[in-house]
Amino acid sequence: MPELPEVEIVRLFLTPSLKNKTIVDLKILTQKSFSGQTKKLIGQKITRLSRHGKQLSIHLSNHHILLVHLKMTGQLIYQDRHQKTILGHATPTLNQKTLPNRSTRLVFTFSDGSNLFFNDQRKFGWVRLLTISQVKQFQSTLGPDLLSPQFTPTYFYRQLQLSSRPVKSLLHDQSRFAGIGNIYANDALFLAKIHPLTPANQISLYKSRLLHLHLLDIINQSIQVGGSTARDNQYPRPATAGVHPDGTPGDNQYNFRVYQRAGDPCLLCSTPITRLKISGRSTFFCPHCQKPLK
DNA sequence: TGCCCCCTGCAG
DNA sequence: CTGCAGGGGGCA
Repeated sequence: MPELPEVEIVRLFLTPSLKNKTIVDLKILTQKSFSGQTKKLIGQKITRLSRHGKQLSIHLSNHHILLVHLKMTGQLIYQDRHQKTILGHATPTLNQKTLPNRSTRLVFTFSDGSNLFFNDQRKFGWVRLLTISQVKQFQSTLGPDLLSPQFTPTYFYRQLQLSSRPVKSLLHDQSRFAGIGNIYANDALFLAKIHPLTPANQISLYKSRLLHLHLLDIINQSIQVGGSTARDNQYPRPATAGVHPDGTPGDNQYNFRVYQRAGDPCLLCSTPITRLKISGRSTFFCPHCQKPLK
């Protein structure tokens, strides 16, 4: 599900609840969702949460890390000891729902009786207990996080210069820049007025800077409004992913410029938004505003 | 560098 | 029923 802004929202929401909590139990309801030795988890205290791209690190006092990838439908939901789930205004029916439910894969219990649920309808996501060096090795294949100082306009342009692949598929490449997914790739290309099939190395320095600017802009803007909540997560359908740990949906979906708007009028020129597949993923763009290079 | 695949569930 | 969904690993 989540791209960088959604994972960042999870980190921001969970940090106050999880910090200094001591893990006393882990129940594994779906084996493939977890790897690592459970006994290295018990009795450990959570020190902090960090994020690289779409991966969330829950740091433990024994210098191990719970590395979390939510993939398409993963969710982390925190409940206090009274099992009171603090759910958002837009999802009133969820107040009646009890956890664990059919999508619950893991349940972490803390010494104060509170719980952290890892829900994941499609089972693509995972939680892995790793040492710090294992995490470093694992993340060595990731490019710089979009919100890190290393993600400079110069670095971005240099990466684009290195490939003749369609710029859209390059944006998805986590080994170059970590955090961009389908929503933000589509919308940033629209804002920069770049056709998604444009060979990356044919993009001018000017356009590259514009794209870099819009990427950072829409990501920061999305974080400001609580990230995107997918259509299939909105009330009254059951929540899966893209919902905050307290159940509140984000609001960025109301800002989608082209993503999931096939056939709808372009916000700038009213031309119907076109949809096509690029490396297996739905791609949305305005054929008038985003002309291919000649 | 594209494809198929991992899964579940919903819309058409 | 088919196609589609915020991801990405493995494989020619």
